[in-house]
Amino acid sequence: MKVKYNPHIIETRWQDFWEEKKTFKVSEDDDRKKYYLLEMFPYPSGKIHMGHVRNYTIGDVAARYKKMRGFNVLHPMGWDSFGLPAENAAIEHGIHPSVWTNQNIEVMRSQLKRMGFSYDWDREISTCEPKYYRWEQLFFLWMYEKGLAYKKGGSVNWCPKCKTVLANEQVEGGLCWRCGSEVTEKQLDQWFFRITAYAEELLEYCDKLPGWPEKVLTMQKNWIGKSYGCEIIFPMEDGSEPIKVFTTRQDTIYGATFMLVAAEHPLTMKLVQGTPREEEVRAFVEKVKKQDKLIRTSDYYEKEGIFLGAYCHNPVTGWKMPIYAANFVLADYGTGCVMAVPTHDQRDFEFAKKYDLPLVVVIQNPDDALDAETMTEAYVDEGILVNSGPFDGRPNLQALEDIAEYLESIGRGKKTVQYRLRDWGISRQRYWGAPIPVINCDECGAVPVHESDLPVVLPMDIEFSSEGGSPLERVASFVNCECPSCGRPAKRETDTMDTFVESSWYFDRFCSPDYNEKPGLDRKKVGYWMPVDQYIGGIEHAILHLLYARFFTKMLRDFGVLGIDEPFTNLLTQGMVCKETTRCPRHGYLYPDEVKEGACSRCGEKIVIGKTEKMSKSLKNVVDPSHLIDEYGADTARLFCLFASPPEKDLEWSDQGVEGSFRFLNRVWRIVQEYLEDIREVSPFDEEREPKDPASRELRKKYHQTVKKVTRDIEDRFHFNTAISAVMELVNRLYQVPRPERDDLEALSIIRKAIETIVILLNPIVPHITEELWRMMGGEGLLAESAWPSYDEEAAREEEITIVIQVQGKVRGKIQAAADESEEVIREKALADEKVRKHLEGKEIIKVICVPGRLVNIVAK
RNA sequence: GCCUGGGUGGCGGAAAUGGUAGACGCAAGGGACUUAAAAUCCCUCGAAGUUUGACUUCGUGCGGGUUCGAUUCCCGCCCCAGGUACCA
Repeated sequence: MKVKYNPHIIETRWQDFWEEKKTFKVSEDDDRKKYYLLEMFPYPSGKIHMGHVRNYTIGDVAARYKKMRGFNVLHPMGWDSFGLPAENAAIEHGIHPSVWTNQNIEVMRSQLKRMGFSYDWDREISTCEPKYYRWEQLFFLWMYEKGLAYKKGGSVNWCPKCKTVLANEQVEGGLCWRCGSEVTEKQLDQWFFRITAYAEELLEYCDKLPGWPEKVLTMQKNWIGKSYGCEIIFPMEDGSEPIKVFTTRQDTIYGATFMLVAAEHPLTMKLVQGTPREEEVRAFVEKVKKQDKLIRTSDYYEKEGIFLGAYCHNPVTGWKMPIYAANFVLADYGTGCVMAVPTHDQRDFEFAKKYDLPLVVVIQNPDDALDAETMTEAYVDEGILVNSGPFDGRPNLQALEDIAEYLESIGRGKKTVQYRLRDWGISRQRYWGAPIPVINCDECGAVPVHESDLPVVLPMDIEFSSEGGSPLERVASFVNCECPSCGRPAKRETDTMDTFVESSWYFDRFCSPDYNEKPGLDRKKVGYWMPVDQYIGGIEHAILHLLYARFFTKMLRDFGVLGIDEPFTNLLTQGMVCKETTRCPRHGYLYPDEVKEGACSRCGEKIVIGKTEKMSKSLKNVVDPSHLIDEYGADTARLFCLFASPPEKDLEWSDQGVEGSFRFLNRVWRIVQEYLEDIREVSPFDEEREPKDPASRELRKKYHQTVKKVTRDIEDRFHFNTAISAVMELVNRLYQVPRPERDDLEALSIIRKAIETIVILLNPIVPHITEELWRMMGGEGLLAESAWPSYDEEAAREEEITIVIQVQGKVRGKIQAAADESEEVIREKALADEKVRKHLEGKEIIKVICVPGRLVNIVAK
């Protein structure tokens, strides 16, 4: 009697079994090699989405595979549970962020369990718990002590109506997403982490991470943006404090004809203070502050500026240079001041033309001489220096170094290194985050909380008012406190930390999740497990999260908490799961199940199909994996995610194809049922001799080839899609093999071996069905705890291969040859081929190229 | 704008290192089984041409180049995606 494949019964049974037996619980074991596999933990936004399913399935296959290879595998899961959406839910639906978050965690945990992931659930952490964030408050205190955490003015997006800071995401076309008011730039005192202190090391180690994708390292290097240049000093006309600029183009110094200052730079207002221009300039600065930073620096944006009524001098030519405030100069890069060389910088050129400022060519185009009077755009290519005093006639790039030295020699500059990387602003004027452990005292300023007073617990009794602002500010019991330094009444800091802080060290915490002694990380356990051997997560985190996590690791190392330089040895950045967006003209973005036959289910209005973008809650273009599991089971969901595309590529969602994965599992199920009676008492082929029957020999070769291919695909590059196709081929082969007689024990033992191979190879991918089949076949123990199969190179080898024969690079024939056939024989056979001779008729053979084991190419005239 | 990737049949994708383009799967069409349907099994499936041959030509976003040979390497362009420092 054959049993039907019923995924739901099977999956529940095995999930309960693993949970009860604690199959995936791990502890330190010095006798085994450890393997720490980590997927980026999720933000508990509500439900699991396909991006999670994909990410965690990839990780689970790798974790189960490594376990089968004998590693002691740490595979934990937790929640990145502070963040903005919880606060939005509070404002929109009146639900407390902690309630909302914990409800979501409940739902998502049960969803993950339904997927059959091999987590050690005893290590679960949630970053919004005081027992987690208390340690990062401790790290903050240490950072403060070392000057790695500091306070300075920074600009934020400010909605005057909501009286709140807006995330860039909440600014839509310069307007507040909630009330539509115009968003302005506001200066606020903010806390920063001095990541720039580690800029050089972060950059240097980019070349010491061979397990990371090249593209991620390139992005990080560019983000850090080290450039060698020159700081040049421009004396002021009136003898006041000179202006310093940073430039990488000191070769153009002789062409600098005016000076530009960022509008929001303090110098701007300082220069015009008390002059008739003050009001006019202030208006300009206010206007610039309202402009979006992104747009401001784009090439097409109208360059605007205002004369500040002051002059400085070019240190090499002595020219009097007018000083302008400009909208396209950034205050926080370099010194916030730029020497303008209109002839060789397009932005400066446009600015000079607009305000009628002088142009002097200093790099001459060797092919087409430039004339400052007639040029229509800046010349930004290489050339020969002119009008450049002692440097005339030299190629500009070669003179860079000498000009820097010359400036140094006359005391007007020095060679410097500049990084694009800025310090990490961690202040958030929001409620749902870890409190910054600082007390603000009128007398003593910002005073750190005593270590013994940690954690500073986020109060739960809060109210979100319609007037906006941070609810923390209104909790008197939280805000009012004593200054730890002088004891006078003081106010607690109400800024909370950026949620990237939590995700910068959670991987350390997983090693000792319940350790409650200072510093929250058990040195011995962390020493055993760290670094993470394989980290897996979305490519969208390529810069920020990964850079911050690297920074924290180095810093905690310097605090003596960790013994490693880098947190992640190998990194796999999976592509995103994308889907087209659907939008109702009246109700905005719609979830797929709010669309009924191309119309909005609420109002019946025809929907607009938008661009394909990464699945995200804000765009509502998400597919609920629960439906998938309900209909086909977790194994099908897992198989589909892996089979649809290789992990690093984006996956465009389509409902088609899931059916095929389910069909394949049924095929596997049925072939086992088919042979179950015949092979139950037969042991798998012992591999000690060649089988006699040719069909058995072929099948044996095929399963050795399959083990080889699957092992390589998983081990080398996590290409599960091709690994799965290889197993599919073996399954197809098995269906084609004529059924052996019931007493043909050798043939049956080969069949058994082939079936076992399929079941074992598929186990990390579809663990439930394979575990069930294994037990039905009378296999010993748990597959999850079994060894990965090995293959015999000799048995996998093809003895006959196809050689392609080309004439002029075009395929004209194919021949069969023994794998070790000599080149001469193959060449002979190739030239003897009838079709090849036809194509060579009347031609003279010039050259014959032989690629062993592949092809012969005959070049003729 | 800037930085980083990507673009292959109707669709998802496959082809370490330059060497048979399209493995495997989906969809589609045809057939078998069935009273019928589902399920299952088998066959066809890049395009065009025609002397209907186991043939020829074209074909990996577009335009050039290197090479006996290019999806793969180089140059230029177009389009798509991610990041762009307060979404995570």
